[in-house]
Amino acid sequence: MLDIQLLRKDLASVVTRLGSRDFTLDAAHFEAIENERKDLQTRTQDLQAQRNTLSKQIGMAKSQGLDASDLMQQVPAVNTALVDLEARLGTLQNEMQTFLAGIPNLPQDGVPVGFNEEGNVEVRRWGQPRSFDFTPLDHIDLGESLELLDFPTAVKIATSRFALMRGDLARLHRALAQFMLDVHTSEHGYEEIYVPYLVNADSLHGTGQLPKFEEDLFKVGDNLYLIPTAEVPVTNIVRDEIIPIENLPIRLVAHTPCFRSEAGSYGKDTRGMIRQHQFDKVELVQMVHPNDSAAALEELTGHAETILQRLNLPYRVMALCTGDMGFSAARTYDLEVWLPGQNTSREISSCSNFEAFQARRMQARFKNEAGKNELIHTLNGSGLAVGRCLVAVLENYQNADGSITIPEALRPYMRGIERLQANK
RNA sequence: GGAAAGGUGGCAGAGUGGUCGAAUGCACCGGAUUCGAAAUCCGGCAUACGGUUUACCGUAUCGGGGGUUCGAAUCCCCCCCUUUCCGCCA
Repeated sequence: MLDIQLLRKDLASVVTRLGSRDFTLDAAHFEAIENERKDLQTRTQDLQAQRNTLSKQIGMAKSQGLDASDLMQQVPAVNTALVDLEARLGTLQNEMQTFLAGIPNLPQDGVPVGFNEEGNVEVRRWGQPRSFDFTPLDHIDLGESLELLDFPTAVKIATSRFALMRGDLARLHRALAQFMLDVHTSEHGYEEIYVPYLVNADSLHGTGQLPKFEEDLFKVGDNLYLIPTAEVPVTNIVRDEIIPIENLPIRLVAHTPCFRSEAGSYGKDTRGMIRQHQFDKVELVQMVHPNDSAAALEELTGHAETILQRLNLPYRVMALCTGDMGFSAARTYDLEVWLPGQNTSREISSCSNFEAFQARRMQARFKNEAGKNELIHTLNGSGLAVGRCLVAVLENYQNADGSITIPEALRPYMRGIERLQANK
């Protein structure tokens, strides 16, 4: 959520900056409800003050044994006027909240301007795509011929966009998550954390998935949703909290499944493990002092890159352009890993600085140097998406005979085996 | 799922219709004392919003929502959550 003060003071510039991400802010509508709100609020508060004064006088009179009936006669008229004003003010304030909650974050200066992924800018590139002396297969052909990856059975059990892994492939999947957690906790200073996989609407509102993106979520029961990312439960740890300044920065890492309805992505990536209703992800989350968030994003992105480097998977870092960034982000880097079986790069991590956008929704604050409460800045990034990482390992480490070499870094998690072979 | 008790400021904990945004203690921040510190003493210390604009005024907030009343932390109704006991259970 943006600071409403900013809209009041500098509406024109907010409109311009949001325009760069292809969002049209209805400035006239804002000004209309803002003006009416101001008028209603001052009138309401004046009447409330009147009523409070009268009631106080009645109390004083009665405690002195005096007759208060004159005063008491004056109150109903005030109350009648108030009932109407308070109702209108309430409606208007809700309207304002809804309006504000639907506005995306302002892109930082320096974010490339563009309306779609065409506008993204490659920042750097790491690793050399391997050259094959045979035609590399994609992960589906590899996994299925090894009989370690089974989509039809997953469809039977659940529905499409689910996967079933067996044997050493399932183990490799687990190994990846373990490896990631170990690196982030022991080398990057993150605290490992285990969180609920169901969250309430308040939490989803705090990180920005609600109210706008309900259709992307799986809803369970009245007020619970399956998490679309660990970002939601982990970031909401600080909702409604005032954090002692010496506790910043907070760095948390969690390995969770993620559930996405993928509504509106019919026909997209229907084959394979790239786009699933359920996938595992190791998520990095940071809560930092506002002065430190820009540096923290670079650092956090580097933490995610470390995993790809240790696995020797070639990737590139993309600075997302204004129009391609998520709703809550002020700046985002995507990591795209090279997938030889598909002859393309695919997103495997998205690292974002949300500045105070989520913190304002969550009322997550710290006591600053002056002793005043100030909103923290939040960041997060995948470190990494486990399922897509598995895809990358399969495709990059495949051999001519269809077996998969286990990356060195994962062997300690794989009982030392060096290859994935056909399931026997 | 059944029964009971309870949800008040950073924490603990008073407050059962009026001058209560809320006693007291702890924590925290200033100051005094001290060579310095501890102890002691004095003062300050919730949040959000609005108006005015450095220090001011107003409004709202005592789990959430609704109601009664001139007036609600306090009374009534609904919901949520917590704790304890019972049942069930990984």
